[in-house]
Amino acid sequence: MINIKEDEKLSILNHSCAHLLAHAVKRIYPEALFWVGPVIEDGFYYDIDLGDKVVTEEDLEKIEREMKRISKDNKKIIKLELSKEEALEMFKDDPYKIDLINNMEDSITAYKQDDFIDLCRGPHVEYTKDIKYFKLLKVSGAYYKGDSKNKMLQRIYGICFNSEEELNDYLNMLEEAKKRDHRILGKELDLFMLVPEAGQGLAFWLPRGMAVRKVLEDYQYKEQLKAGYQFVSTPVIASKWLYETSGHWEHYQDMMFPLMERDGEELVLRPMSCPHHMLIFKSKLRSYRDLPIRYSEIVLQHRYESSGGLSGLERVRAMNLTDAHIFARKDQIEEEVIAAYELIDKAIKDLGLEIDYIELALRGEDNNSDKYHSNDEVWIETEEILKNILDKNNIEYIEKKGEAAFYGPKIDIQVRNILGTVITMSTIQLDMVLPERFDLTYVDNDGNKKRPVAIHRGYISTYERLLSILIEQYAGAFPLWLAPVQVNIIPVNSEYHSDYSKEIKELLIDNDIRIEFDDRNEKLGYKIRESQMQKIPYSVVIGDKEKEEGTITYRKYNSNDMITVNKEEFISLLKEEIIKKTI
RNA sequence: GCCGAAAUAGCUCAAUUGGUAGAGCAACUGACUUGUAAUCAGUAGGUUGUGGGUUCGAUUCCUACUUUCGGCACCA
Repeated sequence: MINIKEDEKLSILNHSCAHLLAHAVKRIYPEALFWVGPVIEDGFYYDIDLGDKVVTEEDLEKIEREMKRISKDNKKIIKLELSKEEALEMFKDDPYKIDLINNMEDSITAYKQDDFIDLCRGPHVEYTKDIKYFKLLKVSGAYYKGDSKNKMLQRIYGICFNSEEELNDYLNMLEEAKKRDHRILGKELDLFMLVPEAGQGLAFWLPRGMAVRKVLEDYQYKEQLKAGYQFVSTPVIASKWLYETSGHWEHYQDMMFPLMERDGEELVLRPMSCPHHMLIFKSKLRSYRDLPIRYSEIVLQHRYESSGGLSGLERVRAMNLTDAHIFARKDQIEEEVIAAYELIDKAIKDLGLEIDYIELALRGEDNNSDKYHSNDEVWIETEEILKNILDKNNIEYIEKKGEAAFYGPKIDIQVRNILGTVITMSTIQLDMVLPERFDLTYVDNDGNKKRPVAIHRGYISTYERLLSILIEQYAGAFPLWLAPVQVNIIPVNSEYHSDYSKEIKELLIDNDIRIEFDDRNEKLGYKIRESQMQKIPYSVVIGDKEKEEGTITYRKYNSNDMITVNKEEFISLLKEEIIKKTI
């Protein structure tokens, strides 16, 4: 995936192209007012106020033609240096520019091409003809200053390159990426479905998708067992009281499905499981010797995501995840955070994925009391602890203010999907608030009651989101250990080779291999084709030769080689590949 | 939730200025009995997302709603 922002030359080009776009829009819509037009990782955009007018996808072609015309006219792009007063005078009819200028220091620059002038820091290319190989990609609404309380402007996205070849390569890559979209492959490979009739954002796991999930569940179970976690199970609905106590009712009610009331009892569908694990901790008297206690659970939880935010398996309203809460003494925080980080890091590697970056999510500067708990001392302490842990252990991270949970700071582990969208994969959150609210205590070695801290740990995302990432990562061709069907057994003749094929089938099942047995009365070529299209790692053909010799002939996915081995060899070959999690 | 676009058979898509829907694949039936990416023939499959309206007549035009898609906002 290309990153325009990181390439100086492409940044200048794309920024200049944003001006070219604005210039063309101004010619077609003289009443247009312009907000900002920055360079982004995949090109540039410009936010435009067109009054009541709306730009549609069809209009993009028209704008693009006008841009080409201006490019061809080859206007010189001239830098103007202005004082604040001059700038305010020059843009006196443009409220957006005045807004920008008012927030600027005194030396202000603007760029002029032909009759079009735009406020800009620059730099730019010298002539409009330097901007040649571009494409407008999409239009959308975008809130002024990114605030949903404000007016919505029209945003036009585009991208520009140095050559036609680069542009075409990029557009082809977008097309290719679309084919890997988990929504398309999920349908083709029968992994999951989203039926609008069943409710928005509510995913159904089909047998093959569930097979993948079972592997992921077992993997996480085993890894956590080794790491000293204990497993619990708690209900999917809970009393309102539980979330009032935790503070979620106050801070995150909007994200919850509405209250259910019956016979005086008030219940909610749980949006998370922290309060439940708090209650389990609280159910007994705890000693300092018991800590840390790590509770893990495969949790089904429901969140009322906004309708516009739902997207395939990536954003759903009912989700399953292996969630955990670690209750620890303060002196155990570092060890537990690092252990959780290592558990996550290993899982991401085992899955063949890559961490894009790690984010340290802190409280915002506004100290927004609505969004965060109000204890400043605790904020300072918890943020300091996480920062120190990351620094001390040489883990690189990016600080993000205003991204914390209401109860504390978090370490978010970010990956990207096939289209380059950043997705939070895992999270480790330090919480000194919920233990307080639930009045959790343990008896310390001095005999006094002390407050434990809670570390919330999201392992490797929800199963829904993880499946979407894996589908896209592997374009549906899962590595053997994850593949829903690992081996497809295909008898050449469904009758003559039936007995031996069944023998192989039993052998594979006994060895925990997930198989499909294709004894349909179809041509071998037809069955091989389907087997390849279903991206099954191994297609095994059983005919006369194999029956006589006690062998099998296999063909790997996406390979033309046919290899005959004896059946025991085949089993050990599969097992090795599964254990090693070969990609 | 907001801005915009879209919705036709299980899937992918057609249907000329408005004249009551077609193809390929899949499914089913039969023939073929097959050695590595599609054997042949036939059958069935639709109140064109839902409700209203305009019209002699609506898949086509208008309208409301639902859902999906591209973004924005949101994302404990």
